[in-house]
Amino acid sequence: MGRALTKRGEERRHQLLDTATAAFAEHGYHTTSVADIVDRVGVGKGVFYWYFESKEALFLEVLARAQDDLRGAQGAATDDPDPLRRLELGIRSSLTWLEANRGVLVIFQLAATDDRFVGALRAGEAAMADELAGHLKEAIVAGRIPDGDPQVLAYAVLGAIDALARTFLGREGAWDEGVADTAVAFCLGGLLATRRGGSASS
Amino acid sequence: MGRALTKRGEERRHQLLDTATAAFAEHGYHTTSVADIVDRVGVGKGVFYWYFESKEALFLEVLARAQDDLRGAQGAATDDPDPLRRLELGIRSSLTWLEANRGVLVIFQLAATDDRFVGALRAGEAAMADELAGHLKEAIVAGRIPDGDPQVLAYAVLGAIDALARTFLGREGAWDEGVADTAVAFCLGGLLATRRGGSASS
Amino acid sequence: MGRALTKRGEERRHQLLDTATAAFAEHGYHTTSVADIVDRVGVGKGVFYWYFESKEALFLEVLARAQDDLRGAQGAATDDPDPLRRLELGIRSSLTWLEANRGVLVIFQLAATDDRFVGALRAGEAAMADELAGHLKEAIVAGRIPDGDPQVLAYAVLGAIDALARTFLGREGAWDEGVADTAVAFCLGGLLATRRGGSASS
Amino acid sequence: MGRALTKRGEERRHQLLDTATAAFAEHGYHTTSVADIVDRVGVGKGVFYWYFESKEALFLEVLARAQDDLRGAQGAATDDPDPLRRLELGIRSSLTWLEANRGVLVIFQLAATDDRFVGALRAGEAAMADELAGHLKEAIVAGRIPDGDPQVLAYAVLGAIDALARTFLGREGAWDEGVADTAVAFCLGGLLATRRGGSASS
DNA sequence: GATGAATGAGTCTTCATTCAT
DNA sequence: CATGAATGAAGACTCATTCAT
Repeated sequence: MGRALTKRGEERRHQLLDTATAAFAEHGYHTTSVADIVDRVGVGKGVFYWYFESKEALFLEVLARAQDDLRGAQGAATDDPDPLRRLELGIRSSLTWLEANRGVLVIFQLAATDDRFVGALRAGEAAMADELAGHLKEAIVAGRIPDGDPQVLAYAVLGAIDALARTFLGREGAWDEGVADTAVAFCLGGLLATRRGGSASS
Repeated sequence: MGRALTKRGEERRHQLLDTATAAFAEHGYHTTSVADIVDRVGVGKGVFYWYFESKEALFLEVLARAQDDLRGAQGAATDDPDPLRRLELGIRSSLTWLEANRGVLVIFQLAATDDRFVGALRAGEAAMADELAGHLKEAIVAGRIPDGDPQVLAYAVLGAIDALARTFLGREGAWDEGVADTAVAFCLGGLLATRRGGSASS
Repeated sequence: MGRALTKRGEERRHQLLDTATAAFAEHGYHTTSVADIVDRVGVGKGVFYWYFESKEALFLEVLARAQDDLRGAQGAATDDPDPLRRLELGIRSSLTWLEANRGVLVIFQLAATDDRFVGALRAGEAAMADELAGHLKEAIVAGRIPDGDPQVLAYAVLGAIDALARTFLGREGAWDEGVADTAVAFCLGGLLATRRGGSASS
Repeated sequence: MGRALTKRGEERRHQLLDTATAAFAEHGYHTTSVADIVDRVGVGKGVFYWYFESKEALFLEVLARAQDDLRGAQGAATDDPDPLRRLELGIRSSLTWLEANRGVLVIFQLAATDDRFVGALRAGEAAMADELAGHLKEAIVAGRIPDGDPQVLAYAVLGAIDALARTFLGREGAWDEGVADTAVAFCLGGLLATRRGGSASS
């Protein structure tokens, strides 16, 4: 609908998108009503449907935007020749961005628990994993880290970042500069130690 | 409410609890109606409210039971004198149990996205983290792993397990025996490499 | 839903069906809200959805019931050996029934103007036309009326009845006993005079 | 409102009227939104309210125009001295016009099912019936058809035409030249046979 | 203990209409 | 004249919860 928005329209749209992101992050998808969103913006109910086809479509857009932005933050600083260095920079910028956009983690979690959104979520994740797997492959070829399936390792790193971010960003005051160091050390240490089939206690 | 249930009553209650767990795991909290649950069991709606105060109370119980069971599985096999070995065994049995009870991961995620449930979720997590932190402290004291805040490390390990489980159990066919090995290696490797404030590329 | 209703439930259902029929006949489909119907019955909004899947489904049922009842009234009195006499009796009982159930004509008209309902309407009409065509075929074979396509003639008779009923029942005070006579005379006269391709003025 | 339109304005108005007629005929009154109409024309919503006071007023105008046009088509060719011949010609030209303007039948039906429009519909019908009744009266006086209330007969003829048109024009491929012949034969035959109070089987 | 029925607040969505630009 | 944007009342439908039987 409503293709070709005026500048004012474009602004409203963004305003709604931002407000919705915040509202979803604070209260969840089902617990946030369309009425809540438009009330927060201070407009009538109809406005919502002028800009979005449905609440579902809106959430999908919120999700897509969040994923795009995260990827953007991730990729921005990674033009180093060393693949492991690129990995580290990627991890650091991801965490920095996530710290400034804490709500996004909740958005991801929300998407993961609803059949209608998992598809889109996984697609975005896959894109990030592919990018990461590229660096990892290079690192393996260069003998920097032990051999292994880059895809699997990529998901593990992604998962670890997600888990760390969730753990430390989710709690007030738990975050400090050191967390990023820990995350980097943890991930790289994990990667270096990884030998599929090996046992840790031996 | 429902004190002193007959044996038949106890069974009904369990049946409802099991069915609800499965239903929540499959469709989410809001997307599962009380009607869905009682229909699945094949009883009238009144039965539900005989055994549970509300849908919310039911979910809380589902969550508590899941956390208890996971802790049970975790603690069962860990009577080894070596703290790192205990850690490894704990990780392995957690993953094995989660594999057999995949729905539980979804339950946790569900709880994390709803204000009414985060409290209970965090409390359960804290209990697990404490247990883990105990082993880690011991390992640190014994000089098996570098010094660090056991609580922080515990959450990191927990998060990594959660992330790995979610990543590999969430996708059909992605799970095999090797994943547990990877998880163990990853976590221990990470722990060993962890020195707060260090940089990985150096 | 709600298969196997209790006696009380069955009564409610009928009450809703009757009320809805009247309401639709009085105000039209779109102009009658579900709220109107339940208010008229004096029950809560939810009751409606306990008995019917949707407003649309309800209308379909109202329509089907009306068509069934009309066919019933039509067929009840027609066991005469003379096919034209059967036709006459059918016309008379149709009109009598329609007089006592004026709303039904509006229901039919309503159905005719909505894509979602035309299908069902046509199906019911076709069944009536088939029945009528049977009598007409017999009459043609017996040489009582000129040769012609029984289906076409059946629709013409049906249409004429419909039109007459609509015309005279639709207006207050326009109906009297003579109308049925006129209808019968008109239809039979029309049938007797019908020769496709002929011109009336010759 | 919109007095004294420029030529361009007049065209716009007609364009909207035509588009609305088509849209209403295709989808019904309630199912056609003002947005649908203006979108089809490719103009903004404001334009609509420049030319028409409301959706209701628009429909009333659509209806009036349709009735005027039908009457025009009807009266155009009827200057024969023979009243029955005039009747026949009127029937034939009505059907021909309706064939070319099928949507109009739907418009009439739509008007018949909405309280706001029945009045206008009936008024137009009455005008047509009066015209027809004139011919019939003449025919009765001339002894060409049996005595009877010309008004009643006029409505019967109108109803039959409407029903026939609806029946054969409503279905794809059901219409051919013969239908007009049948209609004429049916109506005249019916009129000739009509004696109020008589029974057909005698 | 159990059931089917009932409640009603709350949700998403539509749409005729108005208005600033 | 024309447009895109805004409004808000109204409508269909859901669902946790309660209750008479």
